[in-house]
Amino acid sequence: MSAVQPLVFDRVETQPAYQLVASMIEKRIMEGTFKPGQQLPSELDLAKQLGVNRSTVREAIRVLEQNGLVFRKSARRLVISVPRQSELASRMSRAMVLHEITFQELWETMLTLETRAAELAALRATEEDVALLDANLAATRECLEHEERLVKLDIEFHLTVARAARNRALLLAREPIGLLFYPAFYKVMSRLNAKDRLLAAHTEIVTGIRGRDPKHTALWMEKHIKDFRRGYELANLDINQPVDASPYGG
Amino acid sequence: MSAVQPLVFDRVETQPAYQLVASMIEKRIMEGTFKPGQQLPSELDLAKQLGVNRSTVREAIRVLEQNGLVFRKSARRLVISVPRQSELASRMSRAMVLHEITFQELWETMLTLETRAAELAALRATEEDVALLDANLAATRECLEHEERLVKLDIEFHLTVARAARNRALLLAREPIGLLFYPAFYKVMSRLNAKDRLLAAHTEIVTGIRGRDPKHTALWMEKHIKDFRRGYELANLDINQPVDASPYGG
DNA sequence: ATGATCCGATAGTCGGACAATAATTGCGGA
DNA sequence: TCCGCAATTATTGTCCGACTATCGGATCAT
Repeated sequence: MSAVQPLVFDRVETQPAYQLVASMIEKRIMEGTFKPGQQLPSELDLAKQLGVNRSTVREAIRVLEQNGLVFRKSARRLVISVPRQSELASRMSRAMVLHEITFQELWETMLTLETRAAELAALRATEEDVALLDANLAATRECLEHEERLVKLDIEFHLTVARAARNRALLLAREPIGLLFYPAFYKVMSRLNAKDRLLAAHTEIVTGIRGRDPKHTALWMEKHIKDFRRGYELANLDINQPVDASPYGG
Repeated sequence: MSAVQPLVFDRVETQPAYQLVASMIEKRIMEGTFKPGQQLPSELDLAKQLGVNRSTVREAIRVLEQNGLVFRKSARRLVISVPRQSELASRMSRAMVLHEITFQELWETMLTLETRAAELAALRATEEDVALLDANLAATRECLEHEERLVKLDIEFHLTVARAARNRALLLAREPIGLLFYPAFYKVMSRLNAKDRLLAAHTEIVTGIRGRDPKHTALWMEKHIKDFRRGYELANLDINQPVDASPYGG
């Protein structure tokens, strides 16, 4: 039996249609044919154009959605979008948790990135950046006794410094680590009194940035982050334990 | 009409079922109920258990798949998995391209991360790491005239150093930047002769690592990366231009 | 003009169906 | 008994058709 079909050399391309559809649309986006802000054709349109079933298109759209290439505006309108850094960051964070990355690893990386960010911020911060930092400092002074707000302000402070560095790659690399860092930070703040040291360090950092002194700024950021590590240990937390998944608990 | 249903305050929670299904499964994975390596129940099973249609389950699976929480082994077996760093990295790279991140930004970040990685590698490299680096050096010496292989070996070299740093957060942060960096690197290598300088720097780095000299190692890595930037400019490439999407072109 | 109402388009979901093929089972032969 | 191949089963990929809820826009009444 086995009908000897003389047609040789066929399929090597075994890829589900929904993946093909997803990559075709992705290609259009990367090429710029579909531009951010523009809205995606309807599922039925896409299905007809691509010659597949609507279900297939829907699966493809799920893929794009998760990739952040399309974005749902009002649940009924899917628009093309540039991947949102925050989504990527949280995914990255989750990966780190699942890989059971330790606080030590996280801390080392954070030290590296934050120090550089501070240095660059000193070189590039605009007056607006400095104003934001001043405002943050002022608010921090007000909230020294309000733990939760303090943590929030600290997060904001570091983000502001990082933004002032005018380096989006750095910002992007920093974010997932920050997401995991802050729960730890909260623990430290609640267990020991490091508030004055925090304020002092922040103040010096702003001074450095205002004075366009990268050395000073970097140095104080380094001190600040190292201080935090010491705090972590003093709070009887083990730096060699994996960071926990708190961002996902609630 | 408008039946006056006395039941007040209902749905604010409008989330498609496929998203709910996806998060339920995700939850099981993050909790550890579903463990990496274990295989996902069949679509039909899931549909029955969750009381939804198979199509809905399928869409949810696409979501998980893109999140890297399940992984397809042989196209017929979906197994739970820890998100693969490489997938995340390429997604991150794509985001950077779409955000039109410049070479300058990329370079600064790479300088930061690679320098720290080198420093840590000097502290932590095992004999095995050093052996790998030696092998790479030897291969590099052999391939000095073979551009493509040289680039490949350089990529390998830096990856090996980064791995020797024993910091997965750093590794994770480094990867997406590396992905975008290498095309640029290739351009530089093909336009000017920096091969000897490359070999010299690599050699010094390995020497530093072998000698457990973080200062030396970091210094040479810094030189090496700065050298590259100079090369980039010498090759008449504009550091303020966005990096291109070469990984996606072919 | 303003608000209420109607209507079409579209997303979300469902049930069922079928082909292709990977995975497993069972059989026969060594 | 064990191995290799064939038959069977399970599962994925894809399709069709259908229904509902609702969003957006147009129409209508005030």
